[in-house]
Amino acid sequence: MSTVNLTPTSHVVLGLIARKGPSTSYELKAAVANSIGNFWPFPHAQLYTEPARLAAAGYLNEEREEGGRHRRTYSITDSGRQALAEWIAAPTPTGYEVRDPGLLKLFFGDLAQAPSDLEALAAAQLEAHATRLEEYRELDRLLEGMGVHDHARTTLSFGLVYEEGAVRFWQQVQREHRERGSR
Amino acid sequence: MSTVNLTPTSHVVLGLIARKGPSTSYELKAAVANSIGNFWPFPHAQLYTEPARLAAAGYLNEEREEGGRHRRTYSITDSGRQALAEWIAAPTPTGYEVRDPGLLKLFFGDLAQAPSDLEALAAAQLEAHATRLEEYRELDRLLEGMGVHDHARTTLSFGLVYEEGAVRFWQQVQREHRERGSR
DNA sequence: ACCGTCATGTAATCGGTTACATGATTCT
DNA sequence: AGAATCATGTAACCGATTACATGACGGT
Repeated sequence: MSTVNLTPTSHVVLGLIARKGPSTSYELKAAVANSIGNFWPFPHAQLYTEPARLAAAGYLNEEREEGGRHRRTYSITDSGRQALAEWIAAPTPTGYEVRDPGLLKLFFGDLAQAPSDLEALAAAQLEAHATRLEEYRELDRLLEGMGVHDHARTTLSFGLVYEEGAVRFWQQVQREHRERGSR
Repeated sequence: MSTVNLTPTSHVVLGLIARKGPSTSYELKAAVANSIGNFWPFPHAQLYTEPARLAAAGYLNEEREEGGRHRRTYSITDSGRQALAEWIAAPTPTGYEVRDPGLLKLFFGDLAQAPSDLEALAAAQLEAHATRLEEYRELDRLLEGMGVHDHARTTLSFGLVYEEGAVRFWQQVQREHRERGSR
């Protein structure tokens, strides 16, 4: 039972298992996919290896299914529950990262050889964000209809804020680009 | 001259050197720090190792200073310039990641044992984002005063959009939390 | 001469990513 | 029975992060 340091991935795994009870990696994967994974992706391989790490460190118990798929089901231990509680109560780092390839490319827009490159970038980004925004809205309406008012939905509403901002931003980029082009 | 695959870090290094001319890692570090590094951090160690990788792949030339600090100055090669141009012209992946520890914790807010944990989270996040917003505004005013209208400033304006959104979001979280608490 | 900071790296580790691969289940 | 998809992993590589460490330079 070695000691490991807890990464965001660890907290996601611990948190989901604490919330939903004993889970398989596949269930974790599904839970992540349509919630936090929307803007903070955790590749499925991580959700298979991470519980193993946490089990080795005593934060989870692993139980192997006998027949069939030989699934591994993980449940949280007292030690795991405590680690989770400590994380939640601890001060949260205020940093954050927005890793957006579109934004990165825009940053180097002055190096583009054809102005059309920028146009294409803005158009594609705008469309993608608009689509995503619509998806989020739909999902939010759905949750509202179901009477859901939990923290997951609150988190989703951040997604809405973000996408609205992104749409406005890329529209603005388009606008300025056109003005500059026609001048 | 092995072949490597180009990561975002690679593009940042290539782009900055293409834009500013021959540079040392320290200069890259400085350039990143007050621009794109604000929301997409590239640790300084990367900016020392990555140019070496790129040089080995033929995208950069490395020149070692004789005396003094024995600095390594990297300049872009034709091959590097071409790789960069291809990247800029290529379609951009539309995905993005927002890795925000505060948001992650909020997502697990239902697991908090004391409601004060959430209050503290919201208060701290709000303050941090408000501060950052003010910094961005100041920087933007400064650039405007200098007559700067480049892509770096456009990118900064995305930061403004983001921080404004974040501030509104965390205010909203606070508000809902208070209403729920007093009910 | 000394001290603090600026500057420049290296080494080691480890998590994350990609790719591969196979086993169950379900549907036709 | 076969195909397609769902489900469950493993392995290898490698970039990213952390920690460590030293060297130059500027000021007192």
